[in-house]
Amino acid sequence: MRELIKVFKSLSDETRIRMLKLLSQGELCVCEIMQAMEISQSRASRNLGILKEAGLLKDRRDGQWVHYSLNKEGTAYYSALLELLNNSLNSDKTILKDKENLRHAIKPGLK
Amino acid sequence: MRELIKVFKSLSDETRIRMLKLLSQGELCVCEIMQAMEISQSRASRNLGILKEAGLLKDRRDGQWVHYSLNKEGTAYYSALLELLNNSLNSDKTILKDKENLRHAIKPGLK
DNA sequence: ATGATATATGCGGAAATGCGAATATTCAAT
DNA sequence: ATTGAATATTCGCATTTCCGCATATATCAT
Repeated sequence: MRELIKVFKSLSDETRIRMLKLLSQGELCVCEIMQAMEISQSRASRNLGILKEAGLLKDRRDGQWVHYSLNKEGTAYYSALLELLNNSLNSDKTILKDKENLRHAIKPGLK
Repeated sequence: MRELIKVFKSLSDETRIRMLKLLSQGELCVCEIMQAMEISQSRASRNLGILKEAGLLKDRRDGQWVHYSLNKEGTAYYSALLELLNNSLNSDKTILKDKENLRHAIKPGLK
C-alpha cells in the first residue's frame, strides 16, 4: 500500500506531470528539462528525484550529466499509469509549450 | 491538467484507497464504511467527499442515508485507474481486515 | 414541533509538501 | 591541485493536507 500511495503522490503535482510528459519523448538530462520547463535547477532536480524514488523514472550518469528516462520495467501498474499519461494532456497548453521549448533547449556540448 | 492532478491527489491517501477497495464490492453507506474501517464519522464523510469531488465516486441519497459507489462512467482514465486498483492490494492486510469488518458491520434498519 | 439518526462542515493544530536561495557534491579539463 | 559545469542537498518559510472535536443540516418518526 505504501508503495502504491507513493506513486500516486508523485503524480499529484503539476511539475512532475509535466516532467513525465516531456520524458515520454525520450531520455533527457536535468539541464534540458529545466530549460524546457523554465524552472530552477533545484526544483528540477528535486522533483526528478521524487519520480525516481517512486519508481517511475530511472537515471543514467554520463560524465557530468544525469539523464532521466521513463522506467518501463516498473511493476505492473507503472506501465498502466504511464500509458494513461500517454493518452492524457496531449493538447494541454503548458505541455505543448514545454515540448516546444525543448526543441530550442541548448544541449550540453558533445563529448 | 488540474482535473487529472485532482484525481491523483485523491488517490494519494491510505484512507481513500481503503475506501475505494471496500467500494469495489459494491455500494455502501457512510456508516458501513466507518464501521468497517474503524474511523470517525467526520473522517469518513470528508474523504468520501474528496473522492466524489475527484469524480471517482457517486452518491445516492436514500432517506437518511447516503450511499456511495464507484463512478464507472467517469472520463477515460477513471476506469483505467479503478481497474488498476482492482488488481492491486488484494492481499494487503489492512484491506483484508476492512473487508472482514464489513461483514460484521451493522446495517441501518430496513425501511 | 421535538427528538433521534445519518451525514456534512467549520475550526484549530500538527504534520507534510513545495519552493528559492545557498551550499555541497561529482566529474572533466587543464 | 584548481577551476568550472552539471547535479544534488540543506535550510527556512509559506502553503496545503489531514485529523478530531464540535456544530450544522437533513430526514424520519412520534
